[in-house]
Amino acid sequence: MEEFEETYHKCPICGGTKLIYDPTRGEIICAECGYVIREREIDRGPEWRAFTPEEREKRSRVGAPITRLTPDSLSTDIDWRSKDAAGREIGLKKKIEMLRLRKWHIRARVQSSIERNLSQASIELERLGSQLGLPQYAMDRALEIYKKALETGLVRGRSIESVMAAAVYAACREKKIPRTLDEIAKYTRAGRKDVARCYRLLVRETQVKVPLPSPIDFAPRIGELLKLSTQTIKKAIEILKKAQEMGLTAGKDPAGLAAAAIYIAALLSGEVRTQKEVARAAQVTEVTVRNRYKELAKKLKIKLPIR
DNA sequence: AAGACGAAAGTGGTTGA
DNA sequence: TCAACAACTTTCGTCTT
Repeated sequence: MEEFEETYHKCPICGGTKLIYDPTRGEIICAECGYVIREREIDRGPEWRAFTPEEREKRSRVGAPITRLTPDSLSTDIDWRSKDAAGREIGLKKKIEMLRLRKWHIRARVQSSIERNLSQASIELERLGSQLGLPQYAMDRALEIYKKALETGLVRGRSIESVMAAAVYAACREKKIPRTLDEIAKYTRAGRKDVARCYRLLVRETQVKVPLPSPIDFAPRIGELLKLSTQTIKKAIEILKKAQEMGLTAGKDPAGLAAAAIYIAALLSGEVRTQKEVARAAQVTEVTVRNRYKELAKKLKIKLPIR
């Protein structure tokens, strides 16, 4: 486990020691050469500990209440004093959260079951978030969403796991953190189908507003996976913007569109990547990249360099 | 040998009766 | 709940580099 932490103190490409953590993408990037040292890929195992010290600290501030260490004592310790166990003042945000929780408790008189549920859910969230390399604020939001779901009675009859996965997905969408449903479902015992259903329910039944996924959000991630220059990525985004204006993006898989734009931009700037490479980075097939890029090139009248 | 291309059949999800 | 439908995937043969 620990060896990963050692590995990532230095950039394996240029040897630079200044590593930057980008919380929106959950990536560690070398400040000197831009190499993505650690990114979220689909086949990541449990070696999620390899984060920067800042991140570790941030993570640890999740704090005692929702840590796996104290699942059972959560119920009695978490609430309604504005101080934590050590007597320190806790954050305003958390305070508000707790007040809400408490209000609900009193009304519903089912304290223990709610709390048991939440504690279980928190453990699940911690696990999921870690494996997906999510930043803390996304996990906070996921928990809020989950609580909302709980208040609405959504969880009843469904597994905590699948609802939490749905909440995490919703939080990611809301915060524009590009994680696909597949990625999230991969780390959940509940099937993808279940998670998708819960997610839809969640959006309908609670007032969680989720912006539509835009291919533009996917482009930087794909570009970085392929180690493309920022100019190329910008070019891809330009293409996508134009495509959106012309209404070419409706109903299409945003990842596929982003992949196509990246592919075109790469060709145009001479940083050629094969369709296969692009497809793998975007988690779509070659065929989709092909179809999309043909379509984009034609409709936007982009002249491609002849090889 | 590897990449690009496109056709055809299969798959999962959405929509509307 | 079921069938139709569009988008995406899988697979495969062919052409190009």
